[in-house]
This record gives sequence, structure tokens and C-alpha cells, in this order.
Amino acid sequence: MTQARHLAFPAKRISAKKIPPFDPNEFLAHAGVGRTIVVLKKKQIIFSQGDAAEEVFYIQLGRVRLTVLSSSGKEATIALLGAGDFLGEECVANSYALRMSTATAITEGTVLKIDRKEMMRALREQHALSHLFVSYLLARNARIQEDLVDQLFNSGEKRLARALLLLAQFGKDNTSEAVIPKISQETLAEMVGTTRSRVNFFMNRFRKLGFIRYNGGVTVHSSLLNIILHE
Amino acid sequence: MTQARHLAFPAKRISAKKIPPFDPNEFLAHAGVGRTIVVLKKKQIIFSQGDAAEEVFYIQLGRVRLTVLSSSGKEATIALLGAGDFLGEECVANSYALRMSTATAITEGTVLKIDRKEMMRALREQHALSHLFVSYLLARNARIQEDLVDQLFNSGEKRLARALLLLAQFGKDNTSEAVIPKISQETLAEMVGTTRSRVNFFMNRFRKLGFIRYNGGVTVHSSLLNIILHE
DNA sequence: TTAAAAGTGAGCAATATTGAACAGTTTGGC
DNA sequence: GCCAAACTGTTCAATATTGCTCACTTTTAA
Repeated sequence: MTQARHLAFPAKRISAKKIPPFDPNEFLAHAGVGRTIVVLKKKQIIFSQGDAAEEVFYIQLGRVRLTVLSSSGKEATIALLGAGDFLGEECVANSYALRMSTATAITEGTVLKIDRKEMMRALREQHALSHLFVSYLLARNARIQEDLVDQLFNSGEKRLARALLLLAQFGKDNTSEAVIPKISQETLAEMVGTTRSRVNFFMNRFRKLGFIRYNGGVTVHSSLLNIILHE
Repeated sequence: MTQARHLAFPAKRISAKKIPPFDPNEFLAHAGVGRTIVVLKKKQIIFSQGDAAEEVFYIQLGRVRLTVLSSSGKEATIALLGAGDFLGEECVANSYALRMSTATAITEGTVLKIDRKEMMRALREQHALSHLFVSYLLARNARIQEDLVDQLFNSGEKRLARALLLLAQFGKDNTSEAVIPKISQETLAEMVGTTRSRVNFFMNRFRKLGFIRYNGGVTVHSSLLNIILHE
């Protein structure tokens, strides 16, 4: 569409040169035509499973939880996202898509809400954004696949250990200990695909073994890796 | 890069107009610079987990299994792919990437092997291909996520039922019965994330209940859905 | 500040799952 | 056609997991 216009009026290319070089961060940082900045309150629902999907979101600040509700009413947390992540990208390249999960803010924050059409246009016209988006999708793919493999291979205990270690890296220093973001055993159970009592059981075991510490929050020690690595 | 060249030599755009309109199927159907057609024998390994990833593949014909090996030697089947699917796309947008899984042909077939650089160039220059690729990644994302959710929510029995139904749709008519591609209980176990004895146990139960039939291959009846839906 | 709601620790019986064995059956290659 | 290898059906004891319950503690909102 836009390309056709360029071909029809090649003179426009000259004026186009005056536009500063495209910066995806720039594009994703500001509101504009078809783009709105949304300020999020804690626990605010950004979209719900089953909603029509007409916008992509880009998280500027804050953390977001993605959950899926099963037909029998159980809830699973499939991802925790943060600044720099896209959200609700299932609708790009697919009109009439429905949200496959529910996105809830778990801290205050801001997201850029981008109209589907606007996103598609930008992807078509801006190679840098397109490249960023493809990279993001590939990385996300890899991450979900890891979660799946983890689920297929490991016991509840190992999956919990992995989830804790991943959470600990969320605020990554390279010390041997890290405090993880506040998270309930219930949510951990949803992420790991087990029950709260199981999580509780393992958490206490980890604590007895010195892998984690309770001091207000939870501090994870890197030696927790042993749980995962040990045979 | 290419865009810059166009700006520098706008005259080239005219001759560029003579090139026939880009057709992604065309691009993905033939060998050319940086693209080779590879003929696959049954059980041939296309790439192995841990290999350096420098090419993307596009399946023209045949079926391919993607497996992951755990550190403890267990194997999980994470996807069965067929004609029209990409393969090994993890390297696009990421030099020095390693293969995250092993791809093995399960039938004879042919794949188009595309050099990473060539793929990136094509994605940059050809919107239609870029769009197709993004669509593919989004669809694949959705599918892996479904598998993960399935794994998180459902019991081994339901996961097996789902896997069988998905396999049955592989050769999709819209009858209430379908023969599934030949697949061992061992592989089913890997896909579903359980043991062979469990798969065997459930298969026999499904048979007793009339959901599947053994007649040389395995015939799946759509009533198997009841297993998944029933509470 | 206080009552309600949410989260935690612990224990336990009922189930589900694993992992291993072993005999019988099918398949593929020579 | 025949052997070896792969696959299937079946069993079973040892574990792992679930789905509760109940008594506390912490957080949240009025």
C-alpha cells in the first residue's frame, strides 16, 4: 500500500529523507496516531482472555502477569513480562483474533497501546521495528519452549527451583544471592503447574537445606541450582 | 542498507519495477543464491541440538520431528512439523545461535535450506515474506503456548487425548473418524510428557471405551473429545 | 484501628504416576 | 525366509502428587 504510493510519487522520497532515522525505541516510547499511552494501576486488567484483539501493547514500565483460565476454572500463570516486552501480539497479522490469555498489571506502570493496523503499517515500513519485533518473537518462542521442555522433563521440585532462579535473575546482579519480587505461593504454584501445598512443602525443604532464606521477602541462593542439576 | 542504496540511486527503482511481484511461495519453492534444496531420507537428521545455527529451513514435503534431549538423557518431542512450516528459525536475527533441538525427518521429503544472511536480507526487502514469517512465528507461539497450558492444566490422560486428536487433524477431513500417522507409544509418551507404560494404559482404556480403534494403524473417533471436555 | 481477606505452615488419606520386569508381536534388513 | 531390533501388552511395588483441613500470620481496605 505505502510502497505503491512511493512508486506512484517518487518525488516524495526526497522529502522522506528529511525524516530522522527510524529508532524503534523512539517509536515505542511515544503516543501518536493510533498509539496511546496507558497508565496502569496495580491489579489493573489490560485485556481479558476471549476479548477481541485489536491492539498490541509495549510495556514501558512495570510488570505484567499473563494468565490462562481453564474450562474447569483453574488458573495458570504462563508469563511474567516487564519493560521492553510486547503484550497481546497475537492480533498482529490476524484480524478477528481473540486474546488467548488475561494480562494483569502486578505493579503500577505504563504501556504503549498500538492499534493493530498501525502496528502492521509500521512493521511494513520500518525495517528496524520489524527486525526488533521478529527478534522479540523468536526470543519469546524460545522462552515458552524452554518452559514446555521444563514441564515435560522435570519434577515439581525442579520446576519450582527453576522458576525461583529465573525470578531471581529478573533483577540481575551477579552475586550468589538475590531477592525475588514479592510473589505468593499460590502464583508460584500456577507458574509451576502444581498445587500450593506442594509449593509450600518444597519451599520449606529448600529453606531447611539453606537454598532460600525468608527475610521479609525471599532470598534465593545460587546453590539452588543443585536441585536442578542433581541427576 | 538496501534502502540507502535506493536513496542513492533512485533510478534503480525504475528497473526494479520490472521484477515480477514477489511471491513468498515462489521464493520458498526454489533454490538460488544462498538457498539449497535438500532431499531427506527417512530418519535423516537435519540438525542436532547444540549445533551452530546458520540456516533456516522451510519444509516443502514430508514430516519432521523436533526433539529435545535433557541433561539426564531423557528425550521429549516438542513438535511435529509438516509442509509449509519453517524449521530452525532460532538463528534468524541472532548470529552465534545454537540449535535448541534436534530435527529428524520422519518421512522422506524435501526442505529448502536458506542461509541466515540470505533470509535476513529477504525479510528486509520483501514485505510479503516478512509478513508470512511473522504470521508463522505468531502461530507457532500460540501453538507452543497451548501445549504449555495443556501441560499445566491437564492430566496425562487428557494430554494424550489431545495429542491424538491433534494428530488426527493432521490429515484433516471432516469425518468423525480419522486415522493418525503411524507413531509409536514411545513417541507419544515423549510428546505428552509421561512414560510409555502410562500411554499404553490409556490407549487400552480409550480402546475399551470405543474412542480409538486398532486396525493396522490407529483410528481416532471424535468422541475422544469427551475425555478432554469431561470436567 | 480493626475486621475481613489473603497468604502461610503443616499434616494426611486417597490417587496418580513412575520405573522396571517379562513375554509376546511386529518390523526391517539381509 | 529368518534373525535381531523395535514395539506392545501387562503386571506391580515404590513414590509422588493431589486435594483437602485446620490453625496461624500478614496485608488490605473501610
